[in-house]
Amino acid sequence: MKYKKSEISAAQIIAAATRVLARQGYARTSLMDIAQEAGMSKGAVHYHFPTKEALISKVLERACDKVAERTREAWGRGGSTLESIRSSLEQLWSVRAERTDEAAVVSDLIAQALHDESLRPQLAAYYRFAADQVHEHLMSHLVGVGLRPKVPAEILPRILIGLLDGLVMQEIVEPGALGSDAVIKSIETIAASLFEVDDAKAGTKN
Amino acid sequence: MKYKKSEISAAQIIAAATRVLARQGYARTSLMDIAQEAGMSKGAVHYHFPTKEALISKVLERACDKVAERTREAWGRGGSTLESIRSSLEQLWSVRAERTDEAAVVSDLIAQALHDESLRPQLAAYYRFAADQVHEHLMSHLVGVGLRPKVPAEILPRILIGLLDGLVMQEIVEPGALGSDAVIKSIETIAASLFEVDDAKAGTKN
Amino acid sequence: MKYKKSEISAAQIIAAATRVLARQGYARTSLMDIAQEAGMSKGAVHYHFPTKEALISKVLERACDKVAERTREAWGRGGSTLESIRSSLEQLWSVRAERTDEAAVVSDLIAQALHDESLRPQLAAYYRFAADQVHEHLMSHLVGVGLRPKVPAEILPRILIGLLDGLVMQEIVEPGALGSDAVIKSIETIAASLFEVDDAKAGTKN
Amino acid sequence: MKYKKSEISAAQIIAAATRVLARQGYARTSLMDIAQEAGMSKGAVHYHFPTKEALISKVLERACDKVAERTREAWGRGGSTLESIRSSLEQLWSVRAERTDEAAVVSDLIAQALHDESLRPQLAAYYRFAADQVHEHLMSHLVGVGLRPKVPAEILPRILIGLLDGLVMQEIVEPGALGSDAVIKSIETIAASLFEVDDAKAGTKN
DNA sequence: TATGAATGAGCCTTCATTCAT
DNA sequence: AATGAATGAAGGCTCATTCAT
Repeated sequence: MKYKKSEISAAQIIAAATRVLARQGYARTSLMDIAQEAGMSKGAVHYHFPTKEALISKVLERACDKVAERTREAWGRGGSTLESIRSSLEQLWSVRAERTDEAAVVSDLIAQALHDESLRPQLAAYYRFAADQVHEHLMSHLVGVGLRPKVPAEILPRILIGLLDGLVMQEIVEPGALGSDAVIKSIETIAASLFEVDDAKAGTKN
Repeated sequence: MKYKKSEISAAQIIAAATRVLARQGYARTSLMDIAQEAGMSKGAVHYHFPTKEALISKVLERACDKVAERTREAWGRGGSTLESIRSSLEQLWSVRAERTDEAAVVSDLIAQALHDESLRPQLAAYYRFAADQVHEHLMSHLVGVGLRPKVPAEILPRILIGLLDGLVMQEIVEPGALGSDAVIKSIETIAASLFEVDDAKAGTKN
Repeated sequence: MKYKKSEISAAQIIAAATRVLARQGYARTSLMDIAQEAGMSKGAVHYHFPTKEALISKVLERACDKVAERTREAWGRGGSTLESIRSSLEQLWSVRAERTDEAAVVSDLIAQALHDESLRPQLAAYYRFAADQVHEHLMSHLVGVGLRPKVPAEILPRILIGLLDGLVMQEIVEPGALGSDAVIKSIETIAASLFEVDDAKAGTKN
Repeated sequence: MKYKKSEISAAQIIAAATRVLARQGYARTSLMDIAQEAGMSKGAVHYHFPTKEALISKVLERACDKVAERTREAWGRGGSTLESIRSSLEQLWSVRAERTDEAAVVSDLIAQALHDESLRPQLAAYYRFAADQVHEHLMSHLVGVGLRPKVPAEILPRILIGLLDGLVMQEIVEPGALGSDAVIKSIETIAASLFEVDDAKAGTKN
């Protein structure tokens, strides 16, 4: 067999924990809830993960991976035309606004990370990855066509990510307060307005 | 006397709870911690607030008020010159980045709000107030000088707030990853680039 | 009232713990057992004693005190005649052989002390007290009548105590293996044979 | 092969359990600890010993054997001269004071035996053996040279053993409280003073 | 013969809540 | 208005035991 039984069970537990965490949030989730959702005994959960902390940490890692994967897909889909960039941005927002279990878990645990250092490394990696993606796909392409960012290159991706995450919080608190279409359009506008024609390069092209 | 003893005690409890919550986060804060910080017995806390939920709710309300107040100060300080707007934006970021107890509590409870409906009204009000402030001070002034927002007027403030809140999250996870100066400058740039000259109005002025 | 309610409850818990510990031994005693025996909830036990360790420690302290008290009575009863010393030794053995709850707890926790340092101070004090009593009542009187110990004066009391405690262990393992009368007689004989006439003093008397 | 694999493994488990038990004590030792020390799985331990009780019982049996063996050696070494008896007594104390793993396990389980009947037979046999040894080597020889015990012959060995075991307890609780040399000397003195010249026999010899 | 997985009871502890005073 | 005592329901975790493989 390709996967050992242990790995399968561990994966099931992580999946169950993700669902429960998304539904109830960290503070209201107990190991019993997770065990129940996974259809196992509390003992089994502890057999695979020595402590609650270890389990949650793995859950977060997996959730970050999942979100990152969807982010990669979002960017990877199209080329570098403005059209494709637009659709990528749309995807980026969708990933968050859809509130998949994984996205919900990430949002929830970000706040936990304030007081639980053990969660920070995964989240830091997640932010770095997201920023790298923006850098690679958005920045490089736009720069390629003779545009220059108006803000420091290393900060621009963080701003975009921060914007998306911050808007999600508002969406959580007041669902529907932001029309999805309007948000996407606005993000595009912002993204666009963060660049200006690079005269140096533009000149050589002309 | 002007304030009843009861009101004074209740205020003390809220203040203590704010400190503890900022320090330990919702999930790790017990009523005992709060009672201890307030120098009272657990029973006393329950005398003033029937349930933990009720107390936390009041704490959030007060915290939102405090943050809102500082927001109002931030905007109210200057006139409508570019210079004053710039300093206002800086203030808005400072309120969050300094992580005052109140700001920390708000961040922390936003995530809780996902799974605890009783917290949402306060946060919704908070967002609405923040957005209104932006609308009133930033938008109206800029429009007054012949600029037009590139994004829907009702969404622009939300975007600004979202951006700030989202960046705070990154700051939490990776303290120092974003240089404070660079962030402020970038926010200014974004704010600026969200407006364009309104030809209609501009024409009349010229 | 003379005793606060809290003190009464705490005393009840200690008494209950002593009974349970004597009956079941440290390894098989849970806080639930103790709470049940005390007619209280588990929570109440924790209200009065923060941890199991703290409770057990207090129980041992109290048990040592009780045993020490009976030891004092044993010695205090009579004068310094050989007859009274004999009866004191008998008492000393009885305290142990009767297996009162307190004596049983002490025996049981001595073994625990090997691996639980927190128990040692109380036991050390207990041994020291017992040795002091022997020293004061047995030694000083015998020396007074012109006898001299054949073994170092500071070790003699420890030997007597050790002998008694060691014999108790055998009594536990094989109840009745040692006839009580024979043991007492033997102890007397040993006690007596540990002294010899002090010629120096004896000379002055003659 | 002479030993079946099963027997070898069982012996390894017993050896491992002895080490762990000596180190951590009964109350703090789990089957997992033992399995780990033995380099096997928990399942394997249960394969060889149906219950924890059965294993511990076997461990105690083996430990008693080991201590008894050293006791035999202690006595067997020399002849019946006073010198050799002295050295034997010294050995007897050393076995206990050195706190070999086996001796530690025996001390630890004696207390357990109070509440666990299944351990008593082994300990009873241990005490009987030790007493027999004393009887055989000490008593018979001394009687042979015309000395008569002052205490009943069947109790004297138990007294000696009890004395040694009791002193060990004090050594555990307050390590170093008893000087090793002084203890040995005192034991000798006691041993010696428990005998007196047997006039009947002595008369025939003279 | 041995392992890895799983169970379920039980353990110590925490905590929101209640209530007599 | 406030306290101290007590409760009982979880909570995370340990552990002896079982069992399919």
